[in-house]
Amino acid sequence: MAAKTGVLEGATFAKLETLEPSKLLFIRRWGELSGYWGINRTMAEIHALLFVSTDPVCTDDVMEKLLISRGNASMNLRSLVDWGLIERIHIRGDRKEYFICRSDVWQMFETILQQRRRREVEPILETIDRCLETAGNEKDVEVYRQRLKEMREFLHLVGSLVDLVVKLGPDALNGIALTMSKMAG
Amino acid sequence: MAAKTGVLEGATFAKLETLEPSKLLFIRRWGELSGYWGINRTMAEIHALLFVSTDPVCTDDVMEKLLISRGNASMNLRSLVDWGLIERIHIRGDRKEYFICRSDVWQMFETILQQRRRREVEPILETIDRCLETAGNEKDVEVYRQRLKEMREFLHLVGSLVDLVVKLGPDALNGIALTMSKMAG
DNA sequence: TAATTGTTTCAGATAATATTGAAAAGACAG
DNA sequence: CTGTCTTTTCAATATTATCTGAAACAATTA
Repeated sequence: MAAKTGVLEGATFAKLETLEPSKLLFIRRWGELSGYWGINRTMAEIHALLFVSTDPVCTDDVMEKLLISRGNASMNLRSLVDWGLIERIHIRGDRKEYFICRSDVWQMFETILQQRRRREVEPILETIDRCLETAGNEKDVEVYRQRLKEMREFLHLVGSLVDLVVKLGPDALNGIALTMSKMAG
Repeated sequence: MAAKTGVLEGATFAKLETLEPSKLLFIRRWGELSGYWGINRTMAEIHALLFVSTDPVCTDDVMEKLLISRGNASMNLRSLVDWGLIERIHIRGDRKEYFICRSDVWQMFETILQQRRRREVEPILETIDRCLETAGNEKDVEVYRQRLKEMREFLHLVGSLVDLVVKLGPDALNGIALTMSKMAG
């Protein structure tokens, strides 16, 4: 049989299985928040789908449950793999590829922190250094230079904090958070 | 004279003043990173413009230096005020409104943390609670329930950490980061 | 009050992004 | 190698987000 195609291939199997309302709700909300994470809605929804799925999920599942095309599913699954948020697995006796979500929430968080540092903090630090080289030394850019320096220092601190948080891990952090909140009364 | 209008009103004064290359570079980069912060490029560029400007900036300045329309400038300035990242000021003897950027980088960071918590963490926590109420109790959703709970716990931890970081402030955190990096040797 | 200057709004235009689907490429079994 | 199944790619298209500009509105001055 040739690959099913057209009209979302959906008419064929939209009826087969359907998402529980509770899971659907979670997926939709996760998608709505995607804007704040610099990823697109579909990518977030796929991620959420894997997160709420007990079993590994294949491309057809994604297409069916989220009602998206094969190409769309394929491309977004790949992005998620690139981000390190999901991984490909193979099930013996089945030729299809399946995907699972790294289920450890803390690990997910670590991945995101690292990615964001690489994609945001590093580039802006480079830019700041270059701006400082380029900027003149006249009196009237003194404020500007000063602010750039503060920003640089701050971003370094952020980097250190990320390291620290990752190093301590959730248990230690929970302990600290608890202690502090007690002290605060 | 009636308000200048049309063709970006720019032909009239694009020549008057121009941005130093160094500042322009910073602004552009800040804009490129906007995607990761859930705000649009122009909003980020305006913010960067205020950040690198020694003096207060008016709407006309923004239009001229970033080559955008009056409506665009007005709406994005308002959004920045809503976010709490910039503020309106008035200069005596001048009828125009001016804007300045909260220049303390740490305070900027605090504002963003709080906003993000309000816009992202709170809604997803609400949703998770609702999902847990809605979800069945059958065996096959046990994994799902478990994951939701872990996610909830994790988000609470994030909330506590935000509080902690804000409470400690940059100096204390710098100290801690330094100590830890020494220990790690 | 009317004239002047500055600000906001929003329908329509434009630009940027995401999505589809069919063809091409890849993977495997026999 | 050939046939079957699966995944990837990408030009065309659809959708969404953003921007413009002129009109409406607001504030100030004379």
